[in-house]
Order: sequence, then C-alpha cells, then structure tokens
Amino acid sequence: MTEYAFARAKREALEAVRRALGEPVDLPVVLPPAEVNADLAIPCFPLAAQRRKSPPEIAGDLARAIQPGPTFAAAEATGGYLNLTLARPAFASSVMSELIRLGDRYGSNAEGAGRTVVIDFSAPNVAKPMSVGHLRSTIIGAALYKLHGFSGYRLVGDNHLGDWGTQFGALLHAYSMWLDGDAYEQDPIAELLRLYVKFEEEAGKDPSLRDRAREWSLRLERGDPDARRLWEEFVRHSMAEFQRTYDLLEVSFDHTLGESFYEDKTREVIEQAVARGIAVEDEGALIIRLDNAGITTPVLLRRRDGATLYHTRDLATAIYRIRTFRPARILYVVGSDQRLHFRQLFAALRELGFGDVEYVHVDFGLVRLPEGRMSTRRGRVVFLQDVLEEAIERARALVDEKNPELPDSERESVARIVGVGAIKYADLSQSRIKNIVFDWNRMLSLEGDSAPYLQYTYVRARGIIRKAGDAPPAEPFDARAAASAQEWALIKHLSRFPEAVHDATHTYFPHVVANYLFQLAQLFHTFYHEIPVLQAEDEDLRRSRQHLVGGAATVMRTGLDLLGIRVPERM
RNA sequence: GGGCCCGUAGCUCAACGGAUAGAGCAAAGGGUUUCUAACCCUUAGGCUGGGGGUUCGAGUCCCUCCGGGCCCGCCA
Repeated sequence: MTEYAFARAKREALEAVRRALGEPVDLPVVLPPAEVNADLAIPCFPLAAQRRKSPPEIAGDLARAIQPGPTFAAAEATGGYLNLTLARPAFASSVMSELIRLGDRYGSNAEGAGRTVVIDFSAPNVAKPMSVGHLRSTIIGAALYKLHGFSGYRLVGDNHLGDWGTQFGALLHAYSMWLDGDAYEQDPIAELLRLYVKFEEEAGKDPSLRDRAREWSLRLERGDPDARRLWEEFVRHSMAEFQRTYDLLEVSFDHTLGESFYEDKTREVIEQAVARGIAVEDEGALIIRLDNAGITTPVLLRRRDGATLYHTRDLATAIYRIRTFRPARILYVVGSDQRLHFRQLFAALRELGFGDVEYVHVDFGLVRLPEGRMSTRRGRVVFLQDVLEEAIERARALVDEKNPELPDSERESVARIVGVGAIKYADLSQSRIKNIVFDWNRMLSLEGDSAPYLQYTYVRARGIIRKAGDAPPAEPFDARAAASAQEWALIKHLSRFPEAVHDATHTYFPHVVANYLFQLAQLFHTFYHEIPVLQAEDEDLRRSRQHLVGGAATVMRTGLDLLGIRVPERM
C-alpha cells in the first residue's frame, strides 16, 4: 500500500528520534503552531521522568543528534519540543509527483480491499414528503459511501424505506373516509399528508379511530387485496416523489429494500431466537433480554397480539444483509434519538450469533426549528424540496449578477451545482453529533465558509490552467515554487489530504474533509492573491506554479466529490 | 426517577491529550489598469457553563453541579 509523503515524513521523524535514543519510543508527531518556524514537532515531555532529564535538555540532545539529511533540513529544540524542518525541494517534489501520478485517486488507499461495507442511509417514510430532517441521513450517508469507496471497500448502499408499520393502517382508514380524489390526482403526496394530519386530528377527538386503523393495519398484514393495492400505490407515488429529490441531490442507492421486504423474514428470526433460547415470553409478548450487555430495556420481537415490531424487522434486515452481502461492516446512518434502539439491535445480533460483523450506528443530531421540534403532524415542518429549490434560486440570482455573460444553460447548471452544494456543505461542514436549528439564511449562505467559497477556489485554479493552455506538468518540480510562505503552506496542506480522508473515514465524520477543504481554499485564495503564476519570472517557475495550482484544483475537486458536491468550471 | 448526547468570541461552528484556543457571519477600516472581488489584508472581540480531580501538559479524560436536547417493552 502506498505511503504518502506526509505519512512518510512523520514516520521518518519518529525513526530518527528512535535512532538517536537507541530505543523504540512512541511519541506523538504534531504540527507546530504557525509562529514556530518548523514543519513537524515532537513533544519530548513523556521522556523526561524516566531519563531524569528536563524535556528541553532531551529535545536539545535530539536536535544535536539529528543531522540534516534527505528528509529533514534542520532540527532544533524549543522548550520541550523537538522541531523539525523538512527539506523543501525533496518534500515538495514528492508531493507533486504523487499528485501527478494519482490525479483524482490522490488520497485514496486500499485499506478496505476485499471487504464489504453496507451503508443504510436516507430511509424516508413513505406517504410523507421528505423534510430537511431527512437531509442529514441522506447526505452524511452518501459521503460515507464515497469515502469508503475511496478506501477500496466494496459498497452496498441501501435505502431502507419506511414503507411498513401501523401508520399505514391510519392512512388507509383516512383514505377510505376523507379522500379528495381530485387533490389526490393532482398531488398524491400532498393529499396523503393532508389525510395523515386529518387522521391525527380526528383521532385526538375520537380515540376509537385508532381501532379502525389497527383493523386496516391487520388487513394489510394479512394481504387483503384492497389494502395491498392501495399501499402499493402509496409506495409508488412516494418513490416517484423521492426520486425527484434524489435526482437534485445526485444521490443513488444500490438497493432500495424497504421494511416491507423483510416482513416475511421475521418468522425465521423469531424461530431462531427461540431455538437459541434467548427469546422468552413476558406479559404475553416475546422478548430478548439484554442484561448481559448492560441494557435493561429488552428487545420486543412479538407483540401480545402476535404482530412483529420494528426491532424484529431490523433483525431480519441485518441477517439478510449479512447472508446476502457478507459485509465486514454495517453502517446505520440514523439520528441519535435512536441510540438505544441500535445498542439493543447490535447486542441482540451478537446474542443471535452474528458477532463477527462490525456494527456502527453513525448517529447525528436532530434538525429543529427555532420554535421547537419539527412535527409533520402539526404542520411544523420544512420540506426538503422547498429548501433545494430556494437554494438554487438564490444561487441563480447570484450567477446572473456576477456572470451575466455566461450562456443561459451554463448559468442554470452553475446555479444547481452551487445551490445544492451550499445545502450539502452547510450540513457536512459541522460535526454530525450536534443538533441543528434550521435557519434559511445560514443553510443557504453563499459566502464565507460555504460551498461556493470552495467551488470558487476550483474555478480560479481552473481559470489559470485554462489560460496556460493545459500544459503538461513540470518535472522535476522547481524548488523555487516552494520558496514563498504561501506556496510552501499550500504544498504542505496538499500533502495532508490523504490523512484527512483517512480520519474522516475512520471516525465517520465527513466534516473532517470539509474542514480540510475550507483550509485549502483559504490557503489557495491567499496564494492566488499574492503569487503570480502566468506572470512568473521564467518558464520553469511558471510551469511549476501551474503544477501547484493544478494540484490544488484536483484535491479540491476530489475532496468535494467525496462530500457529494460538484464543481463548475466557471461561476 | 434512570440513562445517553451537547454547552467554546455577540451569532454559527473548528481545534489526533501538546506550544500564545482558531474560522465564518455580524462590527470598524483598507485593497481591483495584473490569472474571475462569490476574493484578499487589518482591527476589535474568550475565566472554553461553574467547581473539584487525573496528567509534565486538559476545551479535550474522570467526578459533581447548572443549562439545553434526546431516550427509557407492545409506534418507527
């Protein structure tokens, strides 16, 4: 497997220290703060106690022991830190040739080779429009999908539609009572939403409606043709509606196997649990106790009335995935309000003998409105489609203003790329753990720390390359193109892209990549402002700077692609 | 009542246990005859919710209190 220049430098730094000490110590290798004139630093404090020497003494000894060589040009001690300065020409040239050689594969690795990851994401509920709440799972899941692909995993993206359960009983009943045929004809999902809200209102006044809903629910489960036909119609209408949103988001799935797909697979789960002796009757229901795993709330496999529950279906789903895809890892990109549910699910799977799969609940905070939690039932909800359309509209207004000379069709496509990118970036640029209070202006921001800022970086870089006529990259890389602070900072940052990708994949935090790219954008804009490329003093320098610009463009495009964000050539 | 998560500049957020905690927005000022100003450069802004502890070193780990969010067998 390839070791990138930055990782190699860190490894060599440690090895140099080990050689100097004559023993295999393990120390952190960190980046010195900006005001320190060095490229890597090793804190020597942990060595002090055992050696009965002060950290500055040890750092000083090490600095003297490490002679300038092909990797490090200088070593010096500042306080308890050993500060190392990279040999610029060699390092710059390594980074640049990696970039040329790998192109848009730069940053990728083969860690996942031969392993399969199943990613369960998006999973909207049928018969309801997607709200901005569903955006998170969809976008975080899509990013993790690409990130794992970049690490060589075989990928299975599965949209686990909420197309089953008691809510369909309510909907079927409401449909039978209050359907407005014309409205349904016009916009089926809007009418189904109205029916759902209506049912909740009426059931609040007359609880016996819940019994009607249960009856419909039972008819559906038993395969009653009328109930079944309507349900299939609801699913079909919903899928068509979802597809419009997925098209805009440019998200796709390898499978869309909703909960209903597993309905006939729950019996085997129950039998297996009973056979293994882990399922027990309790108050008429069938449960799995998880006290051994430190979980006091048991999993419910079967209700008193014989119906299965979502836990049962989730178990059947996991088992089906394990048998069908043989995954090393299954990711569930689902909100943190379901943490307990997944702890239970994973513990139950281990009890059932499926313990050799790595299960991860990639949880994220809720999207709330300023006035409180979103509630479809109470009409307090922001629809995803509306947000996307508004974003594209705002982006279009801006393109029209900034670049009226672009052809109409290009302005349209730029508006889409920028608008949708802004939405995705607003979500992916912050840690997924925290709750988000939805704010139109914040989510649709097109300046500062936002997708367009990063896209504009690419556009500027591409502008230079285009004007230069796409000349082949300069090799060897001219050392003078790493001489200024701006150039050197940019090169060093480019060298850290593989690490950012790696960290994001391992922690399931796409924002690590987003933050990396934002920094890249800042460094590039500063570079762009102060370092002439096309007007460089001579041909060698010009071509090497051009090469650097090209590398920044490639990394920006690759990184944004991993986040599911596209780049325009002009904007 | 029990459990989990969050609390960092006015606002929204970053920060593998490492040096003087950084950005964006908002505020004040400056920059375009030179590769796209959706940009760049200044300035100002902090007891990292409070209090204890562990560590050479804590925004980060542990305990506790306060504030907010979420969850706690017959919904998903």
